[in-house]
Amino acid sequence: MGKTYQPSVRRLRAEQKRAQGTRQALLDAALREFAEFGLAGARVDAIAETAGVNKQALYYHFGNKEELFQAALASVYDHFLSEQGGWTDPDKSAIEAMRELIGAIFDHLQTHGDGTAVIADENRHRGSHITADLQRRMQSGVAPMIAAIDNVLKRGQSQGVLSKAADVTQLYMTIIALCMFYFTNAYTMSAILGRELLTKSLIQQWRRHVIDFIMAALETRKSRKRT
Amino acid sequence: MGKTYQPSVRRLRAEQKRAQGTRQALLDAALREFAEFGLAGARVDAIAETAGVNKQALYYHFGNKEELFQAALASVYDHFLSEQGGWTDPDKSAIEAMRELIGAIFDHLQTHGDGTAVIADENRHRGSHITADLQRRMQSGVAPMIAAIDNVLKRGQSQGVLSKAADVTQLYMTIIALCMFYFTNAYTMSAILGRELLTKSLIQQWRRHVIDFIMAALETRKSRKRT
Amino acid sequence: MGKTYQPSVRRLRAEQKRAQGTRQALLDAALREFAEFGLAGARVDAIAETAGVNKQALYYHFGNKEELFQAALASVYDHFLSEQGGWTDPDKSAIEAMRELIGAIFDHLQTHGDGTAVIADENRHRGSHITADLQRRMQSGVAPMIAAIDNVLKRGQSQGVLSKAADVTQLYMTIIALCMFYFTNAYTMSAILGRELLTKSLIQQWRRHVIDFIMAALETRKSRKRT
Amino acid sequence: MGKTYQPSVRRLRAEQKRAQGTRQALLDAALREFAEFGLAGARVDAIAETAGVNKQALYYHFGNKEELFQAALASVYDHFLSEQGGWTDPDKSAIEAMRELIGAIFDHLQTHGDGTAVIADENRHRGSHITADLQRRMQSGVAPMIAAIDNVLKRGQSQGVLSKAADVTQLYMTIIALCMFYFTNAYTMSAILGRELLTKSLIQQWRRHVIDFIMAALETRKSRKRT
DNA sequence: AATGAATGAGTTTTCATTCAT
DNA sequence: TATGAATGAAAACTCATTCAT
Repeated sequence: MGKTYQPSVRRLRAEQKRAQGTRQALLDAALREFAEFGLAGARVDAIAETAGVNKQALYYHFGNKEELFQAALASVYDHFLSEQGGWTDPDKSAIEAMRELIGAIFDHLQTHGDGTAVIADENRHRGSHITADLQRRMQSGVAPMIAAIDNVLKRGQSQGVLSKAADVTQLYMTIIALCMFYFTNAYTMSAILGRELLTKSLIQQWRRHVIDFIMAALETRKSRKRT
Repeated sequence: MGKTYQPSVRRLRAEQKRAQGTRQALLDAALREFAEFGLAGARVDAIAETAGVNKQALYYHFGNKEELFQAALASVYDHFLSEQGGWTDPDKSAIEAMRELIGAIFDHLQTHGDGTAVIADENRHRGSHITADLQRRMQSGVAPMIAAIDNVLKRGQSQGVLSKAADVTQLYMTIIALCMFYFTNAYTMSAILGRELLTKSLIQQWRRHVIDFIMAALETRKSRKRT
Repeated sequence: MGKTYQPSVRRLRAEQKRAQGTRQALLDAALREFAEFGLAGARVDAIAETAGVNKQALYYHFGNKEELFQAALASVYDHFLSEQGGWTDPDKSAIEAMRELIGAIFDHLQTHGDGTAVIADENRHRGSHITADLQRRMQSGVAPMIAAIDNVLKRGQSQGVLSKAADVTQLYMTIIALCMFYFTNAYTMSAILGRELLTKSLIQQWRRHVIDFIMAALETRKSRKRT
Repeated sequence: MGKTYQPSVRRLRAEQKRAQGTRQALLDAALREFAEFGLAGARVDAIAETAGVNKQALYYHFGNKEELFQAALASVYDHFLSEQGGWTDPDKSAIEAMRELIGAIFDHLQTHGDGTAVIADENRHRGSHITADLQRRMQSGVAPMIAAIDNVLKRGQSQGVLSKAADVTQLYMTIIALCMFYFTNAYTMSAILGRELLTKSLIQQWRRHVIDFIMAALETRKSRKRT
C-alpha cells in the first residue's frame, strides 16, 4: 500500500464541504432517476451526469447502485421530517385542524412525487432494502406527522366532535392512501375516466374530496349540528 | 392466381389452439414477471422460461418486451371484466349491497396483486404504453364495476340512505385507493408501523376498516337510525 | 415414411406451372434484395414477402439462402444472354457498330443495376459461390457479347480503322469497367464531386464520354481522317 | 464552483495515447472486417478481437457498428490523402508524368483493396453514411490526387501533347474506374475468362493496358510523332 | 477525490431454418 | 406444396463496476 495521500487540515475541510455538495447532488439526481425509472430502470451514468459529477464519485460516496437507492429512499423520509413544523396548529378547532392537517399531507405528497414513486418501487422489492437503521429513519421521519394526527384526533374525540371509533394508525394510512393514490395512479385513471386528471383544478377537486370524505367519516353528529 | 391452398379447418383449429396456449402462457408469465420486477427489471428470458416456451416465441407473438408489457397490462383489465358477475346483487339493501361491493373489489385486488403492481409500473411510465385501443379495453374492463357502484349508489340515494353528495367517480377512486394502498404499500408501512401488515388477520382488519370507513362517510343519518 | 401424397397428373401440371411462378417470383425478389443488402444483409423473410410466397416455399425451391443467392447470381448472366439480339448490326460501319455496341452494353448495365450489385457482392465473397455449373452459365451468358465485340473489332482492324493493338478481352473488360463504374460508385463519386451523378443528363454525358473515350483509344489515324 | 480538479498534463497525454491506440486498432480491424464482409456481414465481436480490445471499447469509442463503419470509411480517404506526396513529379514530361500518375493510382488502389471494398459497400447503401463532415473528409482526401491529374493534364494540353477535349473530372473517374475494376471484379471476371486474373503477371499486364489505353485516348498526333 | 478508459457478464433482439399439420 | 408456429444459435448492444493515473 505504501504511503497514502496526506492532505492538510484546511484542504480537508474544503474537500468535505465539496463532498457534501457532491453527495447531495448525487442524492437529488438519484431520487429523480429512481422515481422515474425504478431501481432496475435507473441508469448509473444518468444519475452521475444529472448530478454533474464523475461516475466514480458515485461509487466513492455510495458504494453501488443499490446502496444509493437505499440512501435516496432514506432521504424521502427525511423530507417528511423536515416539514414537521407545518403540521400542528393548536389554535384551530379540532375539526379545522384536522382538515388542515390532511391538506398539508396532501400538499407534501404532491410536491414530493419523486418520493412516493421511490417508495412504490421499494414496495415492489418487498421492502428488501429496509435495514434496521433505515427503518429507524423512516419511523422518525413520519413520527411527527402521526403524532400530529394523533393529537388532533384525541382532541376532537375528547371534545366529542370526532368519532371515538377512529384509530390513529388506520386514519394515518387512510389519509396517505387517498392522497398518494391520485398521484401514483393518475395516468391509468385518466385513461379509464377519459379525462386528464393532472390538471390544477382537478387536483384541487380531489384534495377537497379527500378532506371532505375523511371528515364525513370522522365527524360525529354533534359536530355536524355546529357547522 | 386461381385457387390458393386451403388449409383444412381442423388444422387451423389445432394450430390456433396451440398458439393460443403459447400466447396465454406467455401472458401469464409476463404478468408475474412484470409485477415482480417492473418493465425494466423483468427478464425476457425468465418470462419465456416460466411460460415454458422458446424465447423467440415471445418475439413471434408479441414483437418485443414493451409490447408484451402492453399486452400484459391489457390483460389486467380483462381480468376485471371477467369478474363482473360477482358485483351485483339486487336482492340486498343498498347499504348491504354497497358493503359487499366494496368487499368484492377488495378481494379482487388482493387476489390480483400482480395486476395492481403492473398498473403501478405503467403509471411510473406516465401511461406511455396506453394506446387508444388499450384505453378502450381498460374502460370496458372497469365499466361493469363502475356501473355496479353507480347502481347501488343511486339506489341508496333515492332511498335516502346514502348521501346525495357522493359522486360515482370519486367514490370509485376512493374505493380503489383504499383497497390498493394496503397491498402496494404494505412493506414500507409495515416498517413504519413496526408490524407485519400482510397477515391474514391484519388484512381482514383493514378490509373491515375500508368498508366501515367508506360507509361512515356515505351513510345518511336516516340509515344510521335503522342500523 | 409410409404412403406419401399422390396427386393426379393434371393436378401435377398445374402445380408445376404455379411452382414456376413461385420460383420466378422468388428469384426476382431475391435479386432485388441481394442487390440492395448483399448476401449477408438480405433477409429471407423479406424475400419471401416480396415474392408473395411463404418462407417455406423458398426453402422448398432453393434449399437455403446461399443457394438462392447462387441462383440469383446465375440469373444475372441469363439476362445478358437474353439480350444478345441487340448486339450486332452488320450493316453499320465497324466504328459505328462499335459505338452502338458500347452504348448497348452501357444501357444493359444501367437497366440491370441489381445484377451488377449482386456481382459486386459475389466478388466480395471471392467468387466462393461460383460452381463449375454456374461458371458455364456465366460464360455462355456473356459469350454473345464478347463475340459481338470480337466481330466488330476484327472487322475494324481488317479495314484499318481500329487499332491492331487492341485485344478483345481487354477491350471487353474496359467497356464493362467504364460502364459499371458509374453506377456502382455513383454515391461516393457524387459526394466527392459535389454533384448528384445519377441524373438523366449526367448519365447520358458519361455514356457519351465512355463511347468517345474508348473510340479515341481504338481508332487509327486513318479512321480519323474520314470522320 | 471554484477550482475544479485539474488532471496533470502527463496523465492526459498517456491516457490519450492509449485511447488513440485503441481507436486506431479498432479502425484498422474494422476496415479489414468491413472490407471482407460488408457492413451487414461484419461481426462486431470479430473486429474487437482482431483489434485486441474489449468489445465494449468499440462502443465506447464509436457508439455502434454503423458509426464505426462510417469512421472506417472516412479513414479510407485519409489514406488517399496521406499518399499525396507520391503524385507529382514536375521534372518529367507531361506524358511521362501522366503515365506515372496513373500507375501510382493503380498501385495505391491495389495496395488499399480494403478501402475500395468498403467504398463499394457504402455505394450499395446508396451513400447513406455520408454526412456533411464525412463528405468534406472525402473531398480533401482525393483533392491532391485530382489536383495532380489536373496539373499534368493542363501542362500537356498547353504543350499540345494531350487532347484539349479531355476533362479532369471525367479523366479522374476513368482512371479510377479502370484501376478499381480489375480488383473489385476479379473473381467473376476470372470465371468468365477462365483464367485466374489475380496473378502478379496478369495484374501487371492490366496495369500496362490501363496506362496505354488511357494515353492512347489522351495523346494528340503531335505527341505521337515524338515518341 | 477526480477522471477517461476499460471490462465482463448479461440482455434484448435477430435470423436462418425446421416442424407439424 | 402451403402455412403458422417453433427453435437454437448468434448477433448487437447495455450496464454496473473497476482500473490506472
